[in-house]
Amino acid sequence: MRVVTWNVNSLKARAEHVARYLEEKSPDVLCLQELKLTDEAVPREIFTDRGYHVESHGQKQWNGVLIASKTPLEGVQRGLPDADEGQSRLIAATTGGLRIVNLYVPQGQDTESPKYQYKLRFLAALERWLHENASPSDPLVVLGDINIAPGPDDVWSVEEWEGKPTFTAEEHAALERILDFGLEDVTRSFFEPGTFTFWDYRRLSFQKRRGIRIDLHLTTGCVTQRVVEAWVDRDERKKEKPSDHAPVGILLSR
DNA sequence: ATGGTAGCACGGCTA
Repeated sequence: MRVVTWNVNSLKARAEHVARYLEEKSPDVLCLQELKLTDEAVPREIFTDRGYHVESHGQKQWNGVLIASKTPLEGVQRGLPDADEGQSRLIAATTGGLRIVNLYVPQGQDTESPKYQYKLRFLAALERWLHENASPSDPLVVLGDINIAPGPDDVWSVEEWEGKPTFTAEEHAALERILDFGLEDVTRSFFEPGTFTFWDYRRLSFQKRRGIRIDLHLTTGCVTQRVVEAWVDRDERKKEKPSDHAPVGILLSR
C-alpha cells in the first residue's frame, strides 16, 4: 500500500499533472494540500474517473486539503474546531485500515509576523486534537506539508535557515510535542541527508539543490513497523509548470 | 542583498 502526500500549489493549475500522476504511479492514497479551490470547484472527475474515492476541505483562493483513495473514505473530519480560524488546513479519514490525517500547516511568513503566532497556535491545537481524536495505538498516518524542517539534514543551509519559520526552536519544540503523542517522522531513516521535498521557485533553487524537507509522514508504531520504502518523486519538480513541492510517498507491507 | 517566482485574481497578498 502506497500513501503519498503532495502540496500541489493550486489543484486548478496542477490538474493535468495530478491526473497523469495517478495514472503513472497509481498510489493507493493521495493526499493533496494547497488546493486553492472551494469544494464546489474541486475537479472531482480527475479522481473518480480513475477509480478513486475523494473527500475535500476546500477554501477560496488559499489553503484547502483533499484525500483520494482507492478504498472508501470513512469517518471524515474537516478542520481544527475553534483553532484554524476559518482556514481549511486539516482533513482526516479512515481508508484501507489506516486513519489518515492530512495537514497543511501554516507557513508563518517571518517570526515578527502575526502569521507566525498563528502557526504556533495551530501546532498547539493540533497536538490537543490528536489527543482528543486519536490514540497512539491506532494505525495512524499524520502527513502533509508540515512546514517544519525537523533537523539540520533537512535544510540546504542551517546558517541560512536558523531562526526563520520552518526552522526555529519554537517550531522544533512544537513538533517534538506532537511526536511525543506517539508518532515517528518515518521517512527520515530512509532518506540521505539533503533529501528535500520543496524548492522555492525563486533563484533557481531546484537547479542549485537548495531545498528543504517539510513534507512529512508521521506514523504510530504499528504503521512504522510496516514501512518498507520511502521516496520523493523529484521528477515532478522538473516538469513544465511544476508545483514547488514534489510528491513524497511511503510503501507499507500488507 | 529585501531581490527573486508563481498563483490567485486583477492590486496585493501568500508562499
